[in-house]
Amino acid sequence: MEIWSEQTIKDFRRTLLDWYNQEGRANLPWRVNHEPYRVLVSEIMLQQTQVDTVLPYYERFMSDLPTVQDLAYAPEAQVLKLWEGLGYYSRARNLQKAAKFIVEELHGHWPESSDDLQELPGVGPYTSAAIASISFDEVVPAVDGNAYRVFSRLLKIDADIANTKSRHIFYDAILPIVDPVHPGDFNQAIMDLGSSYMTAKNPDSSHSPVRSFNAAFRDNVEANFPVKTKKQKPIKQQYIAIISEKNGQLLFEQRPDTGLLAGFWTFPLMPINSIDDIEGQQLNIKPIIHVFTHRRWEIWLVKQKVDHMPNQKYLSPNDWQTLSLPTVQHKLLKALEDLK
DNA sequence: GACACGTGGAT
DNA sequence: TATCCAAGTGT
Repeated sequence: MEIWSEQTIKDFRRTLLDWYNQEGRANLPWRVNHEPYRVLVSEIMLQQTQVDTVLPYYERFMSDLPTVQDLAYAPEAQVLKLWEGLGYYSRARNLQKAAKFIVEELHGHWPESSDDLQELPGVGPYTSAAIASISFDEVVPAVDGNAYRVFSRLLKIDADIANTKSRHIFYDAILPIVDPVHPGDFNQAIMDLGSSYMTAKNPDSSHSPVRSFNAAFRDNVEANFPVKTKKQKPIKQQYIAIISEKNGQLLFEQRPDTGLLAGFWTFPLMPINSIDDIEGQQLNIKPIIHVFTHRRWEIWLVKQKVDHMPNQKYLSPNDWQTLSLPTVQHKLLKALEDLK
């Protein structure tokens, strides 16, 4: 691992911030101003989600719920509708819990330190540091996937970034480098760098503004950084989706309030061991495939009369369009529609 | 400290 | 097609 001198650190900060001020994505809506509410909403949406995906969601969310008070007092259904399709839905629920906490418990007074911000539900070590540095100028590194990748290459840090224990290694390495005057810009510049020149695949380090600080590039070992152990591939699961129609309505089932797609409405889903179990009763020729991070669902539509359970109800199109439905359910509805 | 937790894009 | 990736957190 490389150790930088004080002079190198100063040169790096200047190079990075000069580039950021000239080439950074200053037009991103959460960079228009640094109100903590705007930054909080953006940071939660951006967790494990790309900027281009977030943009339209962010605009709608801020337009409908422009203040932390609006979010705190909104019906949860409205918040989930605004989040529909964005995934990781506990983020939306925790975001509203955080807003309620700030409005009701803290009387609208924001926590300003990264330690205090981390008390908010859904706000962990990365997000708290991001908000603290961007909105409150705290000199603290926001260690996200970009920071891992960028600094693993710049400093040749070989700690496995898939391992939780590595976080403090990166934190300690980056802390003395964070710009003491513009910590928020510094952190955002690292993220812009990580999503432009210093990408995970096919980095363009030879044109990077910080190429002269890149030890891995200098030593021609950039492909070895960051070190990251592989994840498991998704487990295959087969289901039938029960299609039960009554008076133009379809039967839906509410999922349990914990676990995958908690509390969301889908067609009743019954696990099957193989397609042989339903021998030709299915409506679709090929299964509907939906892949989660850790699950691969293969779903067959089957028309079936059922006694409906307490967690089930018949919904008209008008009913289900006002609900926030998970993407897999939208796929099932479309597949059913396409059969007609 | 693993694993659960969504979705869409890139290669 | 398969695999990995993208501004992580909660349990």
